[in-house]
Amino acid sequence: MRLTREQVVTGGLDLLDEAGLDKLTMRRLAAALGVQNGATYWHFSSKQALLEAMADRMLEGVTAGLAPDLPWEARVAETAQRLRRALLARRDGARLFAGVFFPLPNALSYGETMAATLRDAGLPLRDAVWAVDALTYFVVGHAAEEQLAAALPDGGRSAVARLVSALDSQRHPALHAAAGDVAAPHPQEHFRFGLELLLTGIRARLDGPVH
Amino acid sequence: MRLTREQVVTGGLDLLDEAGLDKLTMRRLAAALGVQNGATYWHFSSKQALLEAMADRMLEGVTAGLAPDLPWEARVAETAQRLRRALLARRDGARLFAGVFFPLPNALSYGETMAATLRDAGLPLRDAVWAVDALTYFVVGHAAEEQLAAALPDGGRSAVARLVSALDSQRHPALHAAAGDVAAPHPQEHFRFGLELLLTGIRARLDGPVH
DNA sequence: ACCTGAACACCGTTCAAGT
DNA sequence: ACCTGAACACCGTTCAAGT
Repeated sequence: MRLTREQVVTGGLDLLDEAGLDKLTMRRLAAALGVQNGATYWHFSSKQALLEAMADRMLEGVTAGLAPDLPWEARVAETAQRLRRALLARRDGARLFAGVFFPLPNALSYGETMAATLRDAGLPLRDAVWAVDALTYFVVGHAAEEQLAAALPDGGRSAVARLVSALDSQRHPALHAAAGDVAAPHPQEHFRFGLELLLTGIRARLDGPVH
Repeated sequence: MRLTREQVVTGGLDLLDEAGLDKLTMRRLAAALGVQNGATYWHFSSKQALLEAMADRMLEGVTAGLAPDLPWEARVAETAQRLRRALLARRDGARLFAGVFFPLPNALSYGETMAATLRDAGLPLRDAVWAVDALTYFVVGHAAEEQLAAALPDGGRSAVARLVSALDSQRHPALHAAAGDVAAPHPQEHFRFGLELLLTGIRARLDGPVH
């Protein structure tokens, strides 16, 4: 059977999991698909175009079947969690997503869900989309750091040790004292904390008048 | 005169401004420095090591001379603005910074300033460092997107047009209606909005008891 | 329409040998 | 101590030619 666009995307994501983003090359991908170097270029005009398709595929279903009657906080939190899970589901998923520009179908559907939820909650439209941006930077940045740590030798344990030992208590008293939390072996709790910060900020805008 | 480590870093940052991160290669850098390919490898063990040194150099002075008697909101906002300006000061600065892991002197000094300010404001230490993480993801993510848009042909105008036209009002009513704000031709205002969201979230933790 | 074969113009990194 | 020269093992992309 001949190669399809979808098969190239699937092969790309499989190779991503196996090799990581840095070793995801068009040549390795061609080899994994059992075709010659140039073959993928008939389906995608460039590596960047393929990466974009891969990023969008990762987000497939992030907004599917979201309970419609939840309070806005729960809807936003759930959607953010889904984006997070989608990014974490594949090796270097967050870095892949961050390297891609927005207007992809599933990314738009994610943004639409978030923005509509906040608009319906009572936020001015401009504030709603801007809040979505802030939420998205947080989710992606957080996931990227989590995956970066996980990709290090030892799952980051030795790098964390280096970090802690670099924190001398003279120059960095606060960070030094917080070393156990800087290391963040609680990614999910760490994530909830930041998400809650943003949700609280949004809630304040809905309650009080804009100052 | 022989090459110094500092000269290699400076040359790297100059080349970054001229060529952008994707075209910043060790070979181009060597050429720009008037030296042979392998020469930079005597000063830096790898490209990654050089990129880290460049990232830290970018942050030089982010915490210098910060007024000590400001209220915590102003200190945090000022420090975030300084990180933002440092990243925006060089082409692809945010992307460069994002690709690097934390424990660099100036980055640590930034984190220490932020964390100490929030701790002194009354936040538990763990919350303080986690809030710094959230703030940093936001600043870096925001700056990265701003620079990505700026790097596109037309300064992003044509890409924004593509985005807007991809937003059909059936599938994406909220985003469609907000098209003028999605485009975000107001980066500084957009930045202040997200920063304020986080500061408000932090303020709520200081005022009310933790829920 | 879809792919092969082969090339073009690059990369990061290493390392003996020079000074 | 610091750099050159030259190589090794790769890249993304293009494109005539094949089927």
